[in-house]
Amino acid sequence: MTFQLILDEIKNNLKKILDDLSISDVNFSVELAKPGFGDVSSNIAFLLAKELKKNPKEITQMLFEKYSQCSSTLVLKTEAHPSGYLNFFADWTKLSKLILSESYLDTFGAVDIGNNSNIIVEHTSVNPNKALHIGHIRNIVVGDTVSRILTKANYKVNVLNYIDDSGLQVADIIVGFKHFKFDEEPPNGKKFDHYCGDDVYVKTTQKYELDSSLGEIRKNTLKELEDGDSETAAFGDMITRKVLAGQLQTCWNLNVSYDCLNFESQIIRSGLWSKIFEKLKEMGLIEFENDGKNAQCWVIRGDDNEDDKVIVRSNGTATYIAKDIPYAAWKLGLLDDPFYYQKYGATQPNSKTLWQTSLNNDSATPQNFTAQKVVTVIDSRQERLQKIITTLMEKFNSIPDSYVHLGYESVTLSSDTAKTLGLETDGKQAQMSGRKGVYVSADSVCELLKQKITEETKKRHPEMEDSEIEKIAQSVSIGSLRYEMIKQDLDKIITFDLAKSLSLEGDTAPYIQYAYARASRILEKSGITPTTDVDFSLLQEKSELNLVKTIGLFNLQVRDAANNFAPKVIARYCHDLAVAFNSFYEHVKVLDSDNDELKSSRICLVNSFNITLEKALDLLGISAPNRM
RNA sequence: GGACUCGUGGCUCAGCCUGGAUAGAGCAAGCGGCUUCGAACCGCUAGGUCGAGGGUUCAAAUCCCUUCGAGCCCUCCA
Repeated sequence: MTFQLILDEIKNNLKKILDDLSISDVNFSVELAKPGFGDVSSNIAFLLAKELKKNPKEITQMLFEKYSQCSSTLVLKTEAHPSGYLNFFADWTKLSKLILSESYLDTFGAVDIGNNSNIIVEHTSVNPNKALHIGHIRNIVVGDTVSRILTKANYKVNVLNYIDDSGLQVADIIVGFKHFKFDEEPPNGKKFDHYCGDDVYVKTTQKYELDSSLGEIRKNTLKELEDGDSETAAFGDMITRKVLAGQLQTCWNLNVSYDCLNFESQIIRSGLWSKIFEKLKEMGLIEFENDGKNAQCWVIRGDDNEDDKVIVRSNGTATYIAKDIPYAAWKLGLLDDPFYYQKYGATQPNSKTLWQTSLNNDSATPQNFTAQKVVTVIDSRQERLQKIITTLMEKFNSIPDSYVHLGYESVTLSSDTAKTLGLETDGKQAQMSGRKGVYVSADSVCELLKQKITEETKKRHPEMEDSEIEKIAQSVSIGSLRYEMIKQDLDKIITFDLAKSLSLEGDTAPYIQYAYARASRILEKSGITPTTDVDFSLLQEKSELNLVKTIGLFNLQVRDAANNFAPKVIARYCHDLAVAFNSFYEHVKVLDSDNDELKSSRICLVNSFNITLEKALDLLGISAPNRM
């Protein structure tokens, strides 16, 4: 507990005052004050205005007088503001000590929302027939950041990546390899996922448009693919796993890791569908249509204005959404687990074990990846389908909010960037399309950013060794990209512009990382080991106290972010920390001071800032180099 | 036609859930700051009918209704 302490103290005192006045059920706020209005403010007087039939100003004055009789340890003085707000000024000597001491603990910023319960976060889930593009990155970074935040909020998080290794998009590349004889080895060392996406997939799709008779070949290939024993299925498995390996490299490079890979082909072959199909029928959640436009189909009835959704076609095959139902039920632990688990054949950079589903029990280890609560990160275009699943799961297990669809808006290309890809958009932004080959690949953006940052770093540190520059460029480029993907609200479209993405100034990760590097240099040059055994009363400058205050807000921000699955909250917090530090840096000289006591206090603060920022950035999957 | 989302300075956004004080940032523009703990920084100036209209309220960018504009979804595609 940190800044929360003073909020709690004030809230309790105000409650007591209300009790004495025999007033209850007033949901007043006690929150961080706007700059210039003290440290904490409450709207309590506004809420009492009606009941007491007085204007807020009078009430605030009355509360102000009563508050002076309350016992307070962290509040130095109170103010009845003419506007009606009741403002509080903190005793910063005491509060600084509490906040800065707490910040040195490993658990700083942790909150308990999850009560150590299991939760699943599923993200990425990109069709394994192409390389990841910048739109997928948003999904991955949102998912990874949310899982880090939930871990900090005391959930046991398992991260899943759903591998959709059956279906038309996979059939298409098989047609490319088998029918159009694309070489199985990519030319001149091209990454396999890029080769499949850029060449095989795009060009095969183009040929469909020229020759409609290819539709038959496509359909047959799909059929063979879904028959687990066929040669086509084995070939498809081999190809999709090679693509997946390439995709995982991209993800790992972004500091993202997983706990388990779930293969759609295995879910299909596991027989989970027929089990859930029977249950759906029993529970009356799906109905058979005898006539009408969906005659001979099984459907889910639509709510209100929504149309019915076909689950099983009149020819007896299941539709796309039907594959999601058993998977969702499996995640929630509503079905017996048909899978065995094997270790994936490559280690993740953070050395966490990565499991994968398997249907044969050779060298298998039992695992449990189910949870009472499931968060699925999918873009909001799938909202309707996800809503059907959500509703269905609610009826299944009667636990509200156990299946959460975390939606986000798509990433589009700016008209300039689209133009560089050969697409004229008439000044409008453009949707990406893997099929048409209109996209910016994740790897190329990372590479571009890394080059730019390498240049910038060399400019600033001509003497620096290449290996260190490489490390810095890696950290800053990944930080930049990740930050851009989460700093704004999930329901805002991100228009990606190649040129603008290279900006390293302002509200960007490099700005934040730079503050960390500055602080690191102060600590390094001071020659003092930071300690919290210092005189906190010496920290009196506005910029010092503002920095302490911002540090003290960490756990409040984590709570907000975890409750709302809102990664941007932490992004903004990191930015706020950096702004507060830069202001401190300009106003206060740490090392110049003749006063050793003061120097120690400031070193304590600088170190507190650094460890807090490091922890907050870690929630974003961003590292901070000591020099840059 | 129906569902959902967005609309805040030239541009990109925060604030909206949970109504209250002076609507905050960044980019771009103009000016200023490195013999000083690192200028990937800081300060100043200019720029805003919070899409429009109505309602609720002592109080609306925030809640409700209507409307306009943009996006997206509404296949026995995946």
